[in-house]
Amino acid sequence: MSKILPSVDEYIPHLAYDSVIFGFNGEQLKILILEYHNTGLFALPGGFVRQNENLDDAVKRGLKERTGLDNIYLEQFHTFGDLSRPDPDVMRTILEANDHEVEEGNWLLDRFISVAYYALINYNSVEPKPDELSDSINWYAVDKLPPLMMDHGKIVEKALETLRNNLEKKLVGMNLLPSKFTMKELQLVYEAVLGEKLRRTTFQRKILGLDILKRHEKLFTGAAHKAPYLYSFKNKAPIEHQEHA
Amino acid sequence: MSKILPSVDEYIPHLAYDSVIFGFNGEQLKILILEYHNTGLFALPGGFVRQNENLDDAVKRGLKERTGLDNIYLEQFHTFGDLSRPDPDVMRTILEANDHEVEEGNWLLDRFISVAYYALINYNSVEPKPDELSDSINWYAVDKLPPLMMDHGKIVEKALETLRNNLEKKLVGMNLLPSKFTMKELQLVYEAVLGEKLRRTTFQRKILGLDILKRHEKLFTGAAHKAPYLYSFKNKAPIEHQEHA
DNA sequence: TATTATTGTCTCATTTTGTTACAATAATAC
DNA sequence: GTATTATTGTAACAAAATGAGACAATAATA
Repeated sequence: MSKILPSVDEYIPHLAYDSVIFGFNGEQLKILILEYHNTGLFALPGGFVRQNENLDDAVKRGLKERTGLDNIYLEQFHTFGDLSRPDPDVMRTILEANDHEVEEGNWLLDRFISVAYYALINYNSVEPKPDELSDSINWYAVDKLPPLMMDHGKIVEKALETLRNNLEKKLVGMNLLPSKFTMKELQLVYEAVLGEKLRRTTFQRKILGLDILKRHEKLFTGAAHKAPYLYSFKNKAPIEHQEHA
Repeated sequence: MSKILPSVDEYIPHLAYDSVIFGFNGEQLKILILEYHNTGLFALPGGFVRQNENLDDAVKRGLKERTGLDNIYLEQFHTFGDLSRPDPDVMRTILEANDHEVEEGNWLLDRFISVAYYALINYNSVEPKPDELSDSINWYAVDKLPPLMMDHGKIVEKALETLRNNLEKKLVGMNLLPSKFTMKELQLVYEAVLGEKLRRTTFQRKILGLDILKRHEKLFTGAAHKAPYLYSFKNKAPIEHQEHA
């Protein structure tokens, strides 16, 4: 065995998490997808929960390892627990492609229940790092994802659905944009999440009416037109988790 | 040992579910709470997941055992995975009060991650049955719950919050009322869930505007006033789970 | 037959949202 | 400089949704 696999003693068996990490590149909504060595398999970044750590903390630990970011907006959205979801053959393929010998009965081949989270991060503040088993980790536009292994496609769907539902009440834009941004950029985030065009004047009036933005200096891009204002959220720093008080 | 405990071989270790079962008695929103023998401990009905059954099916099985109902509206809303949530002392108390000898290391004393669901049922169609470990199972108004053990109070809070958020889009009323009901009853459901009074005329206009109700004969209660119409949801039978196609 | 409580509906005021219009710019072309 | 171009910020009006009150139509009962 060439590399060290996670051991069953350290982790809770049958329990995993998967994360849908959203970023916005100025035009499109994107997701971080990793590809396993020599398998052509694409998957969501995920991991396991240590015996002595909170579920939420396990996910934060995984995100930190992959993105280097510490204070990430994170929201749990669903737990996937169907018998049909895990696929031991897929798992075996991944392990064997990494030169792990896999004995029958290895805990990684068992049934897994997965708790799914989505994260919102600032696209530009991150240089994603692959983990030991995976080749690469890259951004993919949500409408141009490669075929994902197991039920990861469904997980992404549900994440998008939840994100859409939370768009208004959770100030999603705050976490996908840099601290200063134009109204146009904010609108593009909304459009990318909702998957539909919005009317400029109505959007602007509505957002300004919420009284959550602070206006700053103008942004001179060098383009031949009126320079837009920059805004930031009044509500200070991007918030990691708007939790029940 | 006087009774048979669930065995670790049959179930997935460290994984449980809890259910918040809502009912509406015509006035108040209520929840089914069970009380364990000789302990004074109140808890949500919950259970474990068999090695070879879907997570959702485990919950349905538990609900069926407790309510006798088969086709229950069920929605998963959160997974609770903090280290601090399980309390081995509480679990031991419950088991010992039922004359179970509890050896150190029994799986039931381990850490548990719990997937929480809420269910909506027709209050009158049910005669709740206690399980083997519990004394009684009873309806409690959501604003008059006894103190619940462990983190079950938080679970109820989150369930209510989710129910409120889903009220509009999931046709909650459909599952909490009998098949025919008056406009007033429907309004009472909305008020109970939202925790606030609604304006009668506005409510009526809005609901009728949704074009989801079918009007039937009048209901003569014997009261000294105009008899209200009975309505039913056009959308036929109460739906078990409005799932992603 | 008058009284009472409640229901169904209408009307008008208020608020919110949709839509169009237009002035104010920051470049660039001349 | 001055006209041109693309975009932005905001105002103005129309349309739609919601809030609030009024009122006629009952099923009993007194």
